[in-house]
Amino acid sequence: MNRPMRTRRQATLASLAAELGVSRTTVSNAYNRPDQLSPELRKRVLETARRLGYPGPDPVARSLRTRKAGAVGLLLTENLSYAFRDPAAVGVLEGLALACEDAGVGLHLVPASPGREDVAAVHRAGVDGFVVYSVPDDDPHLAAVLQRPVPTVIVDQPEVEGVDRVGPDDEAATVSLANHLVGLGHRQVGVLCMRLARDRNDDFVPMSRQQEAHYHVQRTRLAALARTFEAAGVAWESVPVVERFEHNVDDGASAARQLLDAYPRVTALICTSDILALGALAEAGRRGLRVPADLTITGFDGIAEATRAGLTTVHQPVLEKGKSAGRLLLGAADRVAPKVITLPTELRVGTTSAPPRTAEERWFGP
Amino acid sequence: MNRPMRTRRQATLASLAAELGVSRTTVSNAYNRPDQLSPELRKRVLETARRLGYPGPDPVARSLRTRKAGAVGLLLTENLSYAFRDPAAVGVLEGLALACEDAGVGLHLVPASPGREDVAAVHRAGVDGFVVYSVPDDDPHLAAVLQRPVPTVIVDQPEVEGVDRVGPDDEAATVSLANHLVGLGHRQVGVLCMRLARDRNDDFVPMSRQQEAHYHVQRTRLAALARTFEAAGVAWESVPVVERFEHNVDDGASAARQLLDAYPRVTALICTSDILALGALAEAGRRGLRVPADLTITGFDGIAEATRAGLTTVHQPVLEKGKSAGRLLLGAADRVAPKVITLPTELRVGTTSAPPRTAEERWFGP
DNA sequence: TGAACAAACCGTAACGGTTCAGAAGCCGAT
DNA sequence: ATCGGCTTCTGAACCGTTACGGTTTGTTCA
Repeated sequence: MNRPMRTRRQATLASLAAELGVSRTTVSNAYNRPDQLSPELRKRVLETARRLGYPGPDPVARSLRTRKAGAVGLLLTENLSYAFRDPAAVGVLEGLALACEDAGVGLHLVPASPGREDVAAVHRAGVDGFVVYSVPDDDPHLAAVLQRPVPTVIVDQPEVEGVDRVGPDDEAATVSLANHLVGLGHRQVGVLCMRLARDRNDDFVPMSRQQEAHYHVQRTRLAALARTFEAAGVAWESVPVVERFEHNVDDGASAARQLLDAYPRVTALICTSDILALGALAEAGRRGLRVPADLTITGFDGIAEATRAGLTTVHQPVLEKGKSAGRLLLGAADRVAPKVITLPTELRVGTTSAPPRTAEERWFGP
Repeated sequence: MNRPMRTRRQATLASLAAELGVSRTTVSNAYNRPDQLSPELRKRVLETARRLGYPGPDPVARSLRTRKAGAVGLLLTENLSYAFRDPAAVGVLEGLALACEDAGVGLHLVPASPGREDVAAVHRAGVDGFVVYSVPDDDPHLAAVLQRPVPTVIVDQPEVEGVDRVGPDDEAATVSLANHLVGLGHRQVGVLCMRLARDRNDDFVPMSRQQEAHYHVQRTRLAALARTFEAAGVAWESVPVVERFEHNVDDGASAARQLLDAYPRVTALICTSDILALGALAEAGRRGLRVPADLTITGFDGIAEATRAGLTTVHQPVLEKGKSAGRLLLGAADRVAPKVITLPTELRVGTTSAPPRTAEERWFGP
């Protein structure tokens, strides 16, 4: 838009004061401390402001003086389509936005430019604090945030010395899911997971890459699965794990296809997110595999669509996750010890998990 | 989080300069114009900065001086759950975020505090421009935004004198949808719509409220429907319109229930959004009504779930809508004439619309 | 030898506010 | 008459930076 500029130079508090023949202090008070001047004068100030097209005190100048920006920054992964297309991520965003709204502060989405390591946006953001969500632990943007002298809360990330943290107990949640499968009798399983590092690898994942994964959540879930299945006598090196860089239903389906093509005998597909699981479900249907009779499929997150699909999954309160992060950050004023909030999770057994068919059933039907 | 503050008083550019025995300009240049000083000195500056814990130039002070905030504001409806739960709205958000990322500027979500008319957040936002999306045309926050001397783009809103605008041609799109229904032979129709004003009304909508609706999109769609059906000989006052304040599938279902209970003879349910239509679809199923044999249902927006459900709807490019708004805003520098971008829409006939059954069929079966 | 010019660095003046310690004026109480 | 206490308004300092137009220093070349 381009409404006409009233004057060559925008009116300022000083010019208003001059016009009125009062001090700048008084004009400032007219806006910020109505009790500090007579009602008549205040009215006169506001009227003159309107006449001169003065839009009120400049927010940036005010921020500089008061040392408050009235906004919190959110550092999101460079992968915006993930952040906006995954209901779990959107839930976190919504929760955070709600917390901010409650506190009357803005939410400043910081662009994490993909590819080029341009961290300037982090430095340029005028915010009172940061929330960091779902970025790899070696992301330079994260480092830049930690550099800034403002409070920070990290969500779904590994602990950083002295920094507040919010997240579910991925470890325990994954173990309970794995135990559910072990209890059902599954020993030949396959895993579909999200991106593990900043470089793309739409393929099977060797052990080394699993262990060195830079996305904390994925690494934790894989490790917990490995530990639990090892304890049940399954050699984890022999378990196929397929990774996908993009996070959507179609990629979930293609990952399932890739895995099932190579390992047709797996009895369960463990997916590290519901979105991937929904894709796997679609692929199973395409292959004529009945779920859960022929194939067990599990997800992670507990999004609404998964519930509708009856997916066995681990539910985590995503909205609450965002809210907690926001409240933690906004209440961080002069707290001393860093705080960690662990969110409850819940194993939700749906209609997509069941005991594996025996070998005989496989060949001769139930 | 609360990392230890290195010094009582944070280091500034000035203190750094003093420590180094150079001018502030030089330190500033070390960060902003490396070519303006010798590499050795620059290295020394940066090293000393690290040693003193100087985090680089303060973003707010810089913004004040350069008159650039490096962020655009987004004024969203107070109804955050709408903004984050409706895929169409999330699509706009994503598109806008993408445009911002391309330009390397942040996206500042401005809280539009519900209820209390606290417009302060708009004044407090340090941004270079605003995008306004899906707020009622009498919202005080919108007025506050227009007050601010920065470029503004409004999305899905009525035109405002001299302000850039992005939106689909709701009028034409709705007419094409209505003509589709008229062509099929529907004359007894009902309408489900989203909130029409800031006050809550989960009920039938009298003509006056339809015409005075403060949500531009809803008003336009209703008006276009009215005009088209009137032209086909349908008296619009006799057409039941049910409004819902909240926007989700369940409310869509309850609205359908309310309407069908009162007007069991309608042959088509026209919904002003896909979300409502999905709810109507669910309610139809619950009643044992076959769609489209017994009841035609149409949506609006063309979200993915609607496509999957085979819904007859009008598709609009939501991602593009957000992107366009962003690009328009970011390219608004010294443009003179305000610009209006009208996005293409497309009637997508799915499997939820068909000719109405005749009266006989109604009573005696097909 | 000195004029011309580039590179490196600097001083000052904003940028547009808020804040705090008073000053001025007025009033009623002592 | 003095004093204290209120209300109302002011002056000056400060927030941390960058823009602008210099000055200084060193090199090159006629």
